[in-house]
Amino acid sequence: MHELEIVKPQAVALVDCNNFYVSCERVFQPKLERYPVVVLSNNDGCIVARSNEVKRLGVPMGAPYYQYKRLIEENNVKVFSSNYELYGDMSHRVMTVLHRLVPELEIYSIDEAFLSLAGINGIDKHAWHIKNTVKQWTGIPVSIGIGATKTLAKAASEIAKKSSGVCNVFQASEARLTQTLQKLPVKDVWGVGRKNAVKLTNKGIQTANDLKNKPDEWIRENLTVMGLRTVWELRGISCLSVEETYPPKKAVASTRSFGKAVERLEDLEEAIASYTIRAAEKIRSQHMVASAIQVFIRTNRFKPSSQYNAMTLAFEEPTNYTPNLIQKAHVGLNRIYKKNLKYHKAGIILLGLRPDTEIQLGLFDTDEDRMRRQQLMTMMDGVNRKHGKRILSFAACGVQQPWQMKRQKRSPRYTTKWQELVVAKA
DNA sequence: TCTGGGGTCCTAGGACCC
DNA sequence: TCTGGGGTCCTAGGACCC
Repeated sequence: MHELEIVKPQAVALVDCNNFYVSCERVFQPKLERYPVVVLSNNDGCIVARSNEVKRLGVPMGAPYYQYKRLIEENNVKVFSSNYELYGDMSHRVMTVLHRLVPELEIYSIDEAFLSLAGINGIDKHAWHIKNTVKQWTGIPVSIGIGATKTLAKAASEIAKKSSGVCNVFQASEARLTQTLQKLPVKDVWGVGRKNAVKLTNKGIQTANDLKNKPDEWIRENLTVMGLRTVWELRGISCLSVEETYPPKKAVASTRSFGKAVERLEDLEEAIASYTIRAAEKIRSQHMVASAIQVFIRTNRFKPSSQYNAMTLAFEEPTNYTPNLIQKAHVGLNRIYKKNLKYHKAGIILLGLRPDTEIQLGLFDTDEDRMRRQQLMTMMDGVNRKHGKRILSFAACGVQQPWQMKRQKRSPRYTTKWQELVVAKA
């Protein structure tokens, strides 16, 4: 006999930190509340966070900084390079507070978390409590959207950002839900990106509500199964649950744009070595080994003559031993490098990650060799963790590092560096 | 002159096999 | 001149997210 499982809809909340990087800067420099503020991406390239005043000036998300520099100066906007140590630490504080207030939480990104509100009575009241508590304990303002699915919670949070800060469409009347989704441009629906937004608006689909009402076959044909999932979620059929456990990463990348163009192979080798060191530290901290490494170099991607070269090389034995990784990365680099090109960016990606417990002994390895390498890495990671980044490193990554990225306007690392702590004045 | 970084998933197409 | 069909696996490219 077959029993039909009736799944009662459960409320999902999305908590989204407002203008997160800007808010982090403001926590530590309250006088910034009186100014418009932007935070730049790595290499001071793009604008990746904007205060509300800057949004009102018409500066779009992800805009190249140089294109808006004048407008920014004219309006006395305070500008910061990104300070990921600070943002990472603040993010951790926010998530810790959330964890204390709800049983089930999925950290979705540095500034967002999905919460399961299953079994919670008085949802609106609780949402306000969450919002107020996070603000009080961390200084970070958040918006909260609540719906029957993640996609609806996301949609509600878009509305929340523009209104009081909390928007709940869970168990809302059909009329109210329609009204809310009509307010949301289709490009702001979670899962609809730039390309598909253009495609949809060209076909007369302007809002989330228009999208929701399209027949399945049409969606499947035009947006594939991904689009279909989004549409079902808009209709209140949950396809994505709040996940408290995180699947292990399949790849770890380390890539950077250069502060200025690089031509020499030796400089690229240094940069590649240095990125490889970072990625290797990362996979060791997650107890993983890599089966392959991809190296790439590229010239200015905004020029018509732009060149991109990449190569993937597999390891005979999966490894997380930095010298092995660097050696392989350099083999790849030497094969793809061309003279007389101005490179703007390079990077490596460690692929085919597996738990380090799975590695088998290589043909020419002895247990003792492997043990020694492992001890060396553990020792280096330990020293670097304790005494600050890369006190111990490898000669391969160079000393001068002429390729280093620009980061000219970084705020102090208030929370993670003893030397840069906030000093309280009596 | 100056345009980020780090991920995931899906799809199409080729290689290969029986 | 005629020259199958279907499965799997892998990879590259594209779309999406933050």
